[in-house]
Amino acid sequence: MSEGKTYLDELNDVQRQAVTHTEGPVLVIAGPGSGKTRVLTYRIAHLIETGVAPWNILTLTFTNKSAREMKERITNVVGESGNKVWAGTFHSIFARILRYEADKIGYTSNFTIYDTDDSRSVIKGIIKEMNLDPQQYNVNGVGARISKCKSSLIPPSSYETNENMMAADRKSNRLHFHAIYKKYTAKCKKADAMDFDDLLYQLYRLLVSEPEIKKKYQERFKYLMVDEFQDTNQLQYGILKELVTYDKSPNNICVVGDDAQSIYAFRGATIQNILNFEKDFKNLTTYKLEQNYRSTHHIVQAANDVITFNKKQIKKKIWTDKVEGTKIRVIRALSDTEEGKRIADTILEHKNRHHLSNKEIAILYRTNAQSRIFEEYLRRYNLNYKVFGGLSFYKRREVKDLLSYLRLVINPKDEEALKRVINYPKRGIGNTTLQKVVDFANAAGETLWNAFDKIKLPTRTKNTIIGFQQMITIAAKKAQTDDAYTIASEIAKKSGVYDSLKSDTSPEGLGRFENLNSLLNGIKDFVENDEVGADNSGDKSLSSYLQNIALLTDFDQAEASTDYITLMSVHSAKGLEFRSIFVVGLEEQLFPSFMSMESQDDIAEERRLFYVAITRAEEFLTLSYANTRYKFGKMAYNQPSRFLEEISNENIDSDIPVRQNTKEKMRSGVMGNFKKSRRTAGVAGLMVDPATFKASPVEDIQVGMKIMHMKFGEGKVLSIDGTPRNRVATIFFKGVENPQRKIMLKFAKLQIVT
DNA sequence: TAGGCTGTGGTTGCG
DNA sequence: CCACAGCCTA
Repeated sequence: MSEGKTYLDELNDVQRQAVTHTEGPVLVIAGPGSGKTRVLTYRIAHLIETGVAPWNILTLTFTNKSAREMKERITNVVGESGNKVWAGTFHSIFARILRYEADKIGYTSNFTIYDTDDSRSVIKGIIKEMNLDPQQYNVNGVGARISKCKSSLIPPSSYETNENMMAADRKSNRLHFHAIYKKYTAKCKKADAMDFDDLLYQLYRLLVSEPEIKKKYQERFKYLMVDEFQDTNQLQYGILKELVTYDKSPNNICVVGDDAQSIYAFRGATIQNILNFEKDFKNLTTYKLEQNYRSTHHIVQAANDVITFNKKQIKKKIWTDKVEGTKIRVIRALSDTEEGKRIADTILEHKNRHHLSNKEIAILYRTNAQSRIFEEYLRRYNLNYKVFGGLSFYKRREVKDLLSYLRLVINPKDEEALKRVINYPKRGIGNTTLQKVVDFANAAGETLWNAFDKIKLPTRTKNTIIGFQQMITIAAKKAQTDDAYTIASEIAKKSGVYDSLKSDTSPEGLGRFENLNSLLNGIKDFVENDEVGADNSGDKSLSSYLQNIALLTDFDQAEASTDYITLMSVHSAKGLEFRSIFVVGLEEQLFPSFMSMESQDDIAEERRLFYVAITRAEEFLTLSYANTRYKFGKMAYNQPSRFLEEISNENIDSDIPVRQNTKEKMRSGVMGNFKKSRRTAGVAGLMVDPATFKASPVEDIQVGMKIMHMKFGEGKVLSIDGTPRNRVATIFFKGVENPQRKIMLKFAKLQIVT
């Protein structure tokens, strides 16, 4: 690709400017379908063409998929040298650096990466060990909070000086959180393990505390590029700044993102980063990619209609010069099953009339649980489909079991792996024994592995353990010379994992055995394939294999040839496009989700999610909702989603009346009234027999109590705020529309149950 | 120690 | 309704 810079001709004016503006800080605001990936890859190609060494370029993405795509497209443009570019996910690139520098922060280069399950299991152990109430300190809540601490740059050492965090702990009465956080950090370190947040946080720490090392990477990464910048959290931005801000730095950083497609605030992403970027880099140039090459006119217009309802956003106007296209179709169904049927019918009709292949069609929903009904009808109609999401291959029990053996071989300090396999397959080391060893290890400050050597146990148990440990140690020795597959297949046989799964002839058992085999085949493939791994090393050892897969999520094998309809959540559809899109379940409480009803910010995020959903469509967009739907076994009645009304009529072709020009209505307040009447439509009758109901004194009501309400039935008090005279309780009522309700205690009649 | 049974709780999800 | 965790009993 040396003669004739033809790639520049493939770009529009703004795109070309963004590509050729290589020096200094650049912000690219990229609307949906505006050629964002093209700009990023061509920018890299351009840098290389103008003489920048590929290894001086760092490109960070969020998903393995986009990293892969990016690398592929770079090599397509610039050839082999493209492989030398540092392109990968935040986690994988940082893990690579951390393995290299591990000794500087007290880790070994073979450190284990704990996935979310491992990390939750550590927390569970700590809560148990500290004798804390598992209700109050629920594992997921604590885990989320630890993650929040790390991504907001609050280490255990400075936690106590953080008034916000401390105040929140006092309010929720979780005073031991700090101690849990400290213990958690120590345990991970002792196990030579990092959780996903650590891969970012530890690098940040390293850069801040070791100026020499920081300098090394500042000099290496002369050009930085970040994809999906709106999804970065404070910690990720912190690292970027460390890498790019220094004395006489040229600040060659280019970030690409779209505030309107920010749908991950719930896991710490913050738009603030875009705003800060403008502040932190004074000589910033901003480019806006506003031309949409993906969708026809009505679809682009509908997207614009909807997003204007979000007040806070960066000003831009997405446009297309494509044809008018088909109007958006809205389907109303009476029930969730009818919705399934009508969507399947419409798909058939679409296929016939527009000659669509399955691959060009996707059904998108807010929650994964919605997939079932569509699956049923698609199967009935003999339409090939594939459900994405749900539990990924590497999270399956049988897969994690064997992987835990392998992890243990590489890192015997890995406590989570050890706990998982010490009694699998059953070898008589049950919970009682394990608890004994855990207590011993904690008291002696030993790792679990070493505690097994030192603790006194009945001879039979002891012998079992010695046998187990020998199996691991022998494999560990062999792992230094033999390849990953040799070790893995040997361990699978010797441990008994293989036989125990093979002998299980139940339907699930067969599936498990199959999964074990595909895992082993995957390892074989890793060894025999001459493709280099994520670390670019070509190393075929077990340790290298584990490093390669630790950060993988799905098992996307080469089945691109089969023609199937895609079923997935809106979240996972981000970045994809299809000729025909069905967005289903457009009901209040579902999309927008009931969890986001309390705050405007949450609703705004749901709206962005809807924006992402409809902008996936190239030619055909169909929206649907059902009047009734089964939820947790109970029938729920929901109003059509407010988002439907936010699309102006001229873009909709509907068999039902849709309110027109809601934007005007919202301004005039009509919308507000409408919303109010909808919200109060709750349960009409009483849930409780008045004869047996006895209200308790309101001052006795406390957080965590189970109570009865005349109308809403049984509920749980989540929190109490307000002034002492006007206490307001937030109560979660099961099986009630709008389950989370705020109740003024001085008026409420509540009976305490427990 | 291991399997069965009851009770609880339940978005979205990258690494 | 369904999945899973924790308790209880053989």
